[in-house]
This record gives sequence, structure tokens and C-alpha cells, in this order.
Amino acid sequence: MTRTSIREVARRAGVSVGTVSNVLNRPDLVAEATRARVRTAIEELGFVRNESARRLRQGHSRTLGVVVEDVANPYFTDVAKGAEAAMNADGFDALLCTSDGLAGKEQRCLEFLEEQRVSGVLITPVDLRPERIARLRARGIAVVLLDRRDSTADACSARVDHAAGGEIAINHLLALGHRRLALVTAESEPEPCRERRTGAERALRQTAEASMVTLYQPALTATAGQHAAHRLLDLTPTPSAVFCANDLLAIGVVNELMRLGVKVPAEMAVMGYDDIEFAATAATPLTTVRQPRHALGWAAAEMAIAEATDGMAHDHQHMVLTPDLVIRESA
Amino acid sequence: MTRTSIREVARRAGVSVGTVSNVLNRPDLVAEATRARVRTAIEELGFVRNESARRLRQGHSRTLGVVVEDVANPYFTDVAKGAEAAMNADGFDALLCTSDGLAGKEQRCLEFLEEQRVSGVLITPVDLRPERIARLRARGIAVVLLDRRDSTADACSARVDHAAGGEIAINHLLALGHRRLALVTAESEPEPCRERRTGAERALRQTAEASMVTLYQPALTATAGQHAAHRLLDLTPTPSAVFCANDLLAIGVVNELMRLGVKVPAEMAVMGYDDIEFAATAATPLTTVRQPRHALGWAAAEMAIAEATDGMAHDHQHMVLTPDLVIRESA
DNA sequence: CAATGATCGTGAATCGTTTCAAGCTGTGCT
DNA sequence: AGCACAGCTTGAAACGATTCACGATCATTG
Repeated sequence: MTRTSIREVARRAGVSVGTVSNVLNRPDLVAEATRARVRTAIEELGFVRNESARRLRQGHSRTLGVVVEDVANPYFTDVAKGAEAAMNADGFDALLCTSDGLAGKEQRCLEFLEEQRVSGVLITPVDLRPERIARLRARGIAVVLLDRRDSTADACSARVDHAAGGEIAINHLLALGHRRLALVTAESEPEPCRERRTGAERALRQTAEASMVTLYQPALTATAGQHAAHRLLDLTPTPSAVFCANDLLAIGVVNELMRLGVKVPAEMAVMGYDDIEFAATAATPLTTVRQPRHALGWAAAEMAIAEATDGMAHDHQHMVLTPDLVIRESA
Repeated sequence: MTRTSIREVARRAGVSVGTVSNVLNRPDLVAEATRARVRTAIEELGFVRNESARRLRQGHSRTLGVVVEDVANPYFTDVAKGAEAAMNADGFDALLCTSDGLAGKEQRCLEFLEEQRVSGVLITPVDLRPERIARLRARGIAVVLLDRRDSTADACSARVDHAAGGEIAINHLLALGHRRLALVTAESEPEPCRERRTGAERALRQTAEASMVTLYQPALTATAGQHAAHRLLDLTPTPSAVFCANDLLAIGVVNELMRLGVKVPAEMAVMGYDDIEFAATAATPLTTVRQPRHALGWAAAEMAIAEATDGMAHDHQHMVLTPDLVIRESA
């Protein structure tokens, strides 16, 4: 409980507090000998600087918040990891928060981050209205929207071109000769999923005799995918290929089809979207559209840091990364 | 950038700063009318209290750190979620950090948390020596070891009885009539995995004619499981049942076996350990040993909060939760 | 009416840093 | 010697909250 402050260190090293602070922050200003003396004092006392005091004095922190929809979702954790790596590389710390897809919790996360006086926030918004973004920015907090297009918003954004991703997927299936297609997505169609569908529909229009039926499931989970498999088989005519809005759904579909004795891809081709770790190791390794998750997080973090550093003189950037096709065995 | 402080709020509401602080922290001490006036001032100015100043003054924070080995691992995120839920319920905030299994990063996480003056830390230690624990506790930081037995350590701990889990798994396989067993685990056998093996071996000894060969894989991943599948088939005699140290491995094994045309569980039964979300939706739904992850995190958080609150008068607790068998189809 | 409490508010001290103007040395130059 | 200057160091003033001893007000009561 011995609260060791910079003051004790100073006394022990026989210098002033200002000097200790300099050793900590601008060591080059301090003479070699003094520096060493202070360093050993710090060591001996086991001093750890009080970040709160530091922040209070400086008025801001080298800390950025990352608000994701669900920490238990590998997609988000990969993005978060990319973001954290970029932040660490620039000497920033990351504060990871989950909104659990709840507007209320998202709100609480943002308040928490505001109280911490973070200098920026990366967020996959569940219910972030323009005025809330404006409020954050008015406080001098850089905001980068993750994976949301909302270009009207007064903030930077980093996203993946999901429409292109949807096109890529459908074009692949069409190239394989499939004409009766199905799309499985979620009822509460999140923006990225809608874009994928838009891209898919756009690609479909290029080929006259191709058709696509859309199935809405309650969630983007493997369980939902399993149910979708049954609905797919009930369809007449049965589609020969399915594009799932994410890998979780696709894995559920593939596994359930295999259980039901339907051969993938011979009797039904299945494509996913995301390329999560499991995609490679599904019952039938999943052909999917890879999102550059780590790169997305990294880029977003860099943008936030740039905005936080530039201060006022800042033009919002809208970065768009393009996903790519990963061909495995399911299609 | 308008840094609104309690001072501006006070001026606007025509009261002293002390009163504003009281409205924030002990509203019952403030007369109805004043309270309302202050509240609207806060609202109008969009005031958000500066947590750093608060912490600095109070000397501690209602914040706990959670250091996990890998945020991208659903097991840890589930535990973390349980912990966060418990903390929020008690008005604490959680700071989630990843050590990525690296001693160096773990060290950095702990320093970060110390600088934040958290009042407690839940940690799945990768390389946490007693002196480091002592150091944390000397600073008045409660420490709860997650999922590590190390009862010699001067800290609370919350863990799952993995030996019991191992026994449960093997007993289930034995009860099904299997006699030639295999165990797949990781080369760098983490403590929980070693315990599972110990329990498995203990259970095995009860049945005279049963044998078990142990396969070490480079990691606890689905990919490693796929490789393991091949090694299993190369064994003579081929085992009739496999117990994998975690579900990821088991999923890899199941999927690869299915690909190779080996029927699960008819030709080879497979059991996992953890009961992650995917376990239920694997090619063959996985029979596994469920760990009470959420409860583990919750319990650990409660212990940390208790220790942080009790202060000195505190006896370390060692909580042990028992896992249970989840029978699906793979065994 | 004076004394007693209860109820509210006040304002200064404090937490541990960072920052910066100013001071102190010692060296080199004229 | 006198001066300029660089290199170090100092010490006090912030930062924005909380806390607490102390006033102020007012109703109650003997």
C-alpha cells in the first residue's frame, strides 16, 4: 500500500521532482550520472508512474478506445488485434470495449471512454447517430467508423468493400456454372450484409438465366446455418449453390448438409464470407471471401492516431479495402 | 475542444464546486432544487467527469484488469465476459488486456494496469512468478489467478477441476466400451491440459485392459487437430476413441476424419473439452466436457472485488468449479 | 427568546504528475 | 576579466476532481 510517488524517488535520488519527470519523459535532457541515479532510485522503490495524474496534467492520453459489437466474435477480435498492434507501434494503448450489439451498452462504453479522455475511438456502431459523433469530435476525440459506410457522418471510416465481396462470391459461383443460387443472411440485416447482398444481386444481373432466392435467418450463427440447410433443401427447385453472408452461417450449412448426406460441393456448393480461422477447417474446407481484418484494424488505428495528432487541420479519410476470393473445397 | 470542468458547471448553476461533486457522488446530501439546477447545467454543458482527476484524488479506481492469454480465443472471451458482467453488477469497470501468451506482453499489460491504479487483476498467467504477484499485492492490487492451480501463490484463485474433467471424459469413453484410447494434447502442455491428462490417466488405471497412447501436437488448434487425425490413423492398433485436450483440436480431428471417410463415432469416437460454441455445430456435434466459463469469470471477479473491498483483512480463497459432461454425437 | 439541531453549501487543501521560466555552473572566447 | 552560451537542474503553478471542517439558515423546543 506504500504509495510511492515521483516525490519519494526525487528525495531518494537527491534531485527535484522535475528532474525525475524529465528522466521519465525526456531522458536526453538529463545528465548521464543523474539519470542513472534516478533510475536506480526508481528501481529500488519499485516506482510506477501514476497514469491518472499524468493524464490529468496533460489533458489527454495516448490511449484509444476500440468499441466492438462482440468480443467473443473472432472477426472483431482480429480487427481489434490489428488496431492494437498499430497503436502499440505508435506508443498508444488500446482500451477494448464491447457493446454486445446493445445501443445502451454502446452508450455506456462511449461514456467510459470519454471519462478516460481517450484521444480517439474506433467503433463499429450499433446505433451511433450523427449528433453523438459530433459530440465526441467536439470533445477533441478522433472518431473512426469501422466497417460502416455512412459517408455522410462527420468522421473517418475504414471499411471493406462488401459489395465487391458479394460480387466476387457470386461471380465465382456463376463461373462454376451455377444458375439456381440462394443467399442466406440475417433478418436484422446489418449494413455489411446488405452490401454483400447488393453486390451479389448486381453480379447476378449480368447473367440472364441466373436466379437467386434469399433466405433470412434469425442470426449470423452456425446454429442458424444449420436451420438454413433444411430450408434450402425444402426449396423447389433446389438451388445448386448458396452464398452465406458470413462463415458461421456457411459452416452451419455445410456441416448440416454433410450430416444429411448432401455432398458439398457436388450436390450443393457453399460459399462463406469472412475467412475466419474455422473456415479452413470446416467439414468441407470453406471457399469464402477473405476480409483483411488485421489490416482493417491497423488502418483504422492509424487514421485515428493521425486525426488525434493533426488536431484541427484534418480531412476525413474514407479507406476502402477490397476483399479477395479464397478458393478451398466447398465451391 | 471546450474542456468543461466541474468548475464551469458550478458557475453556471450558481453553486460551489463541492456541491456539484456532491450531486455527482452523494446526491442525497443536496437539496432537490439545487440538484435539479446542477443537473440541467451538466446537461446543457455536456459535462463528462474527468475520471483521471477522480482517480488521482481517490487514490484508487473502481476498475479491475483482466489479462487473458488470447482475446481471439472464445474460451477466454467467455470468461472475460462473465468477469465483466460481475464487475458491472458491482459498479466496477473492466480493462481487458491480452498477453498473447508472451511473457513480455504480459509484463507490459501488468505495468499498464498498475499505472492505471486498478484495484484488482484477474489473470491467466503465462509466466507469473510469485514475486510479481507479491509486488502487485504490495501495491494493494487484488490478484485472482484464473484457471491456474498454483495454490502456493499468495493470491486467490478460481479454476476448473480439470483432473475431474479428464476423468469424466475417459470414464465416458470407457463406459461406451472403448479400450484402445488416444489422447491428443499440445507439446507445450499448459497446466490445465496436463491436469486433464492426469485425470484421464487416473481414470484409465481403473480399467485393467484399457490402454491409452498420447499424441503431442504443436498447438491447440483445429489445424493441429487435422494433422492429429492422420497420426491417429497411422497408429497400430488404431485407437477406437480419442480424447482431445480441447474442442479446437477435436473439431479438427472430427472434420478431417470425416473427410477421410472415417465414420465418427462408429469407427472412431472423439471427445473434446471446453464446449465452445462450435462444438455443438461441428460436422458431428461434439461430445465434450463443458467448462463453466461464464461462471468462472463471474466468480473470479467477485473474489477480486471482495479482496479489493476488504483490504487487509482478507483470506485467500481457492474456488474450484466442476465441469460436466455434454453428450452429443461424436462419442 | 435563546438554544439546539438538522439541513445545505462553501471553499480550500489535496492527490501525483508535467511544464516552463528562471537559476546555476562551467567552458570557451575575446 | 568579462561575456555569452550551453547544459543541467530547480521549484512552483497548473490539471480537475473529492473531501471535510466549518458556516449559514431555519424550524423546533423548553
